[in-house]
Amino acid sequence: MRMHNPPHPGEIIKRLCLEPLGVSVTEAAQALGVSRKTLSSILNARASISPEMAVRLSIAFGTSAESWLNHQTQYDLWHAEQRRKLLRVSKLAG
Amino acid sequence: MRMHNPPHPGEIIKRLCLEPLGVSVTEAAQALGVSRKTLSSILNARASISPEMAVRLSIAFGTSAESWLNHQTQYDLWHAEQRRKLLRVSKLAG
DNA sequence: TAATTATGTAACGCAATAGGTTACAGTCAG
DNA sequence: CTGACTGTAACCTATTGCGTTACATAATTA
Repeated sequence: MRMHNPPHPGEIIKRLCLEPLGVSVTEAAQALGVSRKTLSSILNARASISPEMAVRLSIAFGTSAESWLNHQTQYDLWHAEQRRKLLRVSKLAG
Repeated sequence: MRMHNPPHPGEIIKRLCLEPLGVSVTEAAQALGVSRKTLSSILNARASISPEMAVRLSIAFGTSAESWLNHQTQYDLWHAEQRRKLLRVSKLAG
């Protein structure tokens, strides 16, 4: 299990994409082709990176869509692992 | 962009987990703590691996939850990439 | 043969979520 | 002050993960 709470992908977008380029949330939302609300929700950790959004980010920022989805996976997984003990699952192998 | 259509994670569960162990869908669903329908939907590519399900699989089969989510990511991403051209997105960098 | 078991799936319901629009309040630069 | 940018609330829709119940079919077993 991962030790540290991974950052929400929205923080990464802010730090690595918007701030270095000096792009506003409004501008970025327009470029990405989504509503300002949609991007804002992601930036403020209220929504996730969907596969489609990952592709949008890859086009707008020249990054790999896979890396964005992986960030989201790490984030989701960490939170799911926190509830591991609550799941009543019996071992079949391993 | 990935060249070949990645298999749905359900196929991987079937081939790598259920069949080698000779476990039935009903038995596996009970062990995983989900309904038979839920597991069947995944096995027949009608539903995805949720983060919680990935943790369940990791407990039942002694695998890593991350690998299951990654399989799902690859599958989702490939389908999202197929629609890349339909997205109206403008470049901001890269 | 008759009964049981396993499987897929349809029809429901529920809760969550990704997306949209509109509208409002607050901040900040000119 | 004015205008731009931002967060967010309210409301809508479509989708999805999961549950239960029920049914038809196939396969196994008594």
